[in-house]
Amino acid sequence: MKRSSKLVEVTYFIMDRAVKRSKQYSAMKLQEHQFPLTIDQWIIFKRIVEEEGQNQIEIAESTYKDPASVTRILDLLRKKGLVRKHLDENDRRRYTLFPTEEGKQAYEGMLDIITEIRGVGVQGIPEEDLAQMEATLNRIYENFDQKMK
Amino acid sequence: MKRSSKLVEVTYFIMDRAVKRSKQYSAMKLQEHQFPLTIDQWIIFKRIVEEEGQNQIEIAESTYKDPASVTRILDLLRKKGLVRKHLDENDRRRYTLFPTEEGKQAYEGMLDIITEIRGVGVQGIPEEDLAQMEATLNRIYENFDQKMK
DNA sequence: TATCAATTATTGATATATCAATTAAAATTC
DNA sequence: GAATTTTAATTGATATATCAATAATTGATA
Repeated sequence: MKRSSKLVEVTYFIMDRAVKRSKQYSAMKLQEHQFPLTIDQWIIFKRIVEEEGQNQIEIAESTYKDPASVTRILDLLRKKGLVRKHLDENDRRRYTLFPTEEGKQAYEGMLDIITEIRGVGVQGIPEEDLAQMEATLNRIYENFDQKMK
Repeated sequence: MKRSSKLVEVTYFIMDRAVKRSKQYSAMKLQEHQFPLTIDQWIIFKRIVEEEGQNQIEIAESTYKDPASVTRILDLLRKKGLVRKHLDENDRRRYTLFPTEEGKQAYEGMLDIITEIRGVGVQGIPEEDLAQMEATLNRIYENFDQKMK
């Protein structure tokens, strides 16, 4: 069955709207908790804590962010004293990233807040509905992704 | 069943990733077609063509965009000669928005391109899967939305 | 090995999102 | 009816996304 153009637009509208509201709610709650990072800074920081020693390209790919954005977010995370860059002596084009001691200590507390926020969105939704939704979103992702290579 | 924090994070990651890829693919194709608008400019332009005479607050609400972003996007659409602002004489704080003749003429051709692009993402996905995905996304949206009022 | 090509990271420019402050006008209230 | 509050739009500041250009380094090749 073919969808009309109007209905196809609606699908993307619904996707975008849900993502936007989750980001807006996160931003609101992070501010309430006086959380020291934006949600995008958190995403990068979390990757660095979870897997130390990645370079910036690897971080960009695994977070689906642009390398230029990663550079700028890392500047902010460094200013906040949470991560440090280490020049890779085997390939001097690269920097590998590590959390600072301060960053490691702050991480768990931050994770608790994020987990609380994220729980709000999926509250009351059956596990199988989420799984099906995720599968369909991944099919859409794959449809686009294949045409981009 | 309670989801672990890691899995809950994954849900948002999957949502965000699909939305991002659809925007990236759109941007790529729009450039190929030498389309004169970004996807966000298109969203505003489409609303104005579909329903003439709305003010900026109404446009912001119906597109889930910030009023400040709407102001700036309208500036760009006006520079491109596609829309015009009309001061509302009954309430001089407001401007109502209309497509220009040029805008109206350009619209259908643009719509064809957008429809083609958008079709790529949902290709091969059964109607009922899309419907279920949309329903779950809307539940997530509602969960957040209710807590923001 | 000298040159050319590819890779990593940075920077600048533009677009968008968000928040705060401001202006102008309208609505409310005292 | 004057003063205050609210509303609509704008503007400035900061963060992020994207693209293009650049610098530094490494890899490939002739």
